[in-house]
Amino acid sequence: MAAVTLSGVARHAGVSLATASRVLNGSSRRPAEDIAERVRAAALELGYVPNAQAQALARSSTGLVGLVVHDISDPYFSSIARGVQHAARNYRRQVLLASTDPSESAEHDAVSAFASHRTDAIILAGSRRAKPDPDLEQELARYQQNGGRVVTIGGSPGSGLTVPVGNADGAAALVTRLVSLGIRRFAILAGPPELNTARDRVKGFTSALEAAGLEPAAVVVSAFNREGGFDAAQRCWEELQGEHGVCLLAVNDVMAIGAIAGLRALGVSVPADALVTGFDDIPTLRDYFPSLTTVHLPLEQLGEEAANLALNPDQAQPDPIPGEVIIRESAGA
Amino acid sequence: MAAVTLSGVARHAGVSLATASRVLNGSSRRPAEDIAERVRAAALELGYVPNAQAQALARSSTGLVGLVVHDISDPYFSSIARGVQHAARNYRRQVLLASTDPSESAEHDAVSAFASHRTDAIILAGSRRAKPDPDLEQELARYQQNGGRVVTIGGSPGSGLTVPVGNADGAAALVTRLVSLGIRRFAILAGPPELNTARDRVKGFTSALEAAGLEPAAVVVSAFNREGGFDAAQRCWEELQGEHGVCLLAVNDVMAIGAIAGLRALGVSVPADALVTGFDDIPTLRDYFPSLTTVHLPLEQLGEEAANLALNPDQAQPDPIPGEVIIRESAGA
DNA sequence: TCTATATTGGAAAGCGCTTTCCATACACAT
DNA sequence: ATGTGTATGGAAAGCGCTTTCCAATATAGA
Repeated sequence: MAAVTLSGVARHAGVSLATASRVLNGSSRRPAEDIAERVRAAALELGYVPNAQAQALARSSTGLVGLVVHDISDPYFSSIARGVQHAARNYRRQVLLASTDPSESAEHDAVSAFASHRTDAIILAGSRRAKPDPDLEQELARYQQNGGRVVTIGGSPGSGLTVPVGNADGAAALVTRLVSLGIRRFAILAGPPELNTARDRVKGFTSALEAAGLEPAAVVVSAFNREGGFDAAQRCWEELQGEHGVCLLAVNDVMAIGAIAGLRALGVSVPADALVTGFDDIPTLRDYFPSLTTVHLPLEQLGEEAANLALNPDQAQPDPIPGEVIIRESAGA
Repeated sequence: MAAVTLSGVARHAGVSLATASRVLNGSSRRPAEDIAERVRAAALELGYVPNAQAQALARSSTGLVGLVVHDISDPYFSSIARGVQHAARNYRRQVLLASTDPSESAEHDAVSAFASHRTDAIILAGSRRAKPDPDLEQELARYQQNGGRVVTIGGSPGSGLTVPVGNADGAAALVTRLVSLGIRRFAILAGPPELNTARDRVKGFTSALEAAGLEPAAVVVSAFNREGGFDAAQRCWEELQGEHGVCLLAVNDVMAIGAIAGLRALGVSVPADALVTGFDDIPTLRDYFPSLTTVHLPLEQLGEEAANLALNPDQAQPDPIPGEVIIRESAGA
């Protein structure tokens, strides 16, 4: 990657390195216009491209923001990523992406790679776990100590910088609404309990059920993806011995889709034989049939808020982003 | 971002900078084990994190690979991104992501930002246009001249490094198969003609139709997304004055979904009144109803191949990745 | 024992920038 | 003519690392 350097440009323009730097890469001092013009012409002619690494080293700021997601191909995360990307552009920052899916240690690896690359901030999307990996925590603590900003999406408002998401409230609101529509029997398709997002939503479900004087007919734990929903729904159906009209509360849309598919594979149709709800209101699934009853979350906005929080020190921590209950055909409509 | 530096570690361990570097960050020379141990202990104790920027500057290689997509929230691109991410991890590379959606110049901006960050390679996913932006071309040319590798996904096998995708062949195979199933009337929901991917697929459709002695009943141009499909289907339906049993060939799955929604909004049901096909076989849409007749593309694999091509100089350019026709309910099943 | 040859740690020169500090030049007031 | 204050370009130090080159020591050969 040998390329035209600033000193090459300076020489070509017959000025010093310092002057060239001041002209091309912004500074409080602005050289005289005729000189500046000469430098710009030289840069253009030689095809100068500033070396961001060298700038980062000299300025000790990289203009990079790291984004950690579980699975970038999951529409939940990719929507968030879009928001982050969008906001980052406004700050003229580049996004370093890590999709940590398979391995347990990948999250830690990603954070330490980001620390190594001296990203100005790190955004953790929904990856915060209930029992935190101590290595990860230490890595993050050190990162913050060195001036890096860490923002989580969906953390509790107390724990450092976070874009709080009304997971519990949204889940509760959904149940309350369904109850008001006359539904009485519920089962919960819970994600892995160590995932905060999943846990908060389950908490919302159960507390609202309790408030309505109800108890979940079943709580099935499973993976946080389509296959998890598929399995969970089938196991749940078995556990309920084919009881009709039960509403399966999945902790996200992708699981809900899986659940509907799992039921269909058993010859159970939604919403005729069973009801299913999701959470997130993934755009790609808007046209799904039967249309999904869910809790709408402005995912892209979550990403944007996270990026704002990460990149703008003056940004106040936002109020919890509320979810909006959306009743569609898969339950209650 | 003041942090522990290598020279701090060296001092703490009582060795020179050179030795510390050799121990911690790999080199052809391996210092004696007792010394190495001392250095490692010092690094651990102080919490040393190597500065990737400084390393990049000294080594003139950043360990970064840039990925340019149109819209990271589009499942087509996010699946590819997942593949790229996955492969990059094997090479211990980090992925710099740019989602260029709205503005025209964003693609150019992204490439020049990547050039500035001295990414070792740039992967352009489906962004190659028929009438190339001369600025972009120049930027890419310069980048390559400086030793950067550029890989496109779905380019023609001639044009530089590319992971060729059998867009035309897949499209043709789909039509041929549908014809063999007895379908005779087709309309094409084409994407924007300047997009190579869209154009190649349309070409495949028309050539197969021609080979079967047929002509498209309509060709409707529109955006490459859900809304584009929605509009296109409605306009198409109008143009065909409600003719029944026509098969609408959308150039991708997301448009197909939009098309089905558009038709449904007109009270037209698929596959009873009209047929619709997609392209890509997006995983998130596998459970869609009616299930989508489409051409399966191993999207994640495309991303992986692209990353291999970008990061491994010995990697031979792969053969075109073929699409596999999948007949489901939305047409022909 | 003495020279020829590896082996090993360290000093120092960059990598491409930013930024502080200095020297010069110029404007103006005295 | 002298002094003061203010622009402005350039020299050079330094950001944190890698790597070449050197010197010193250890090993082998005769």
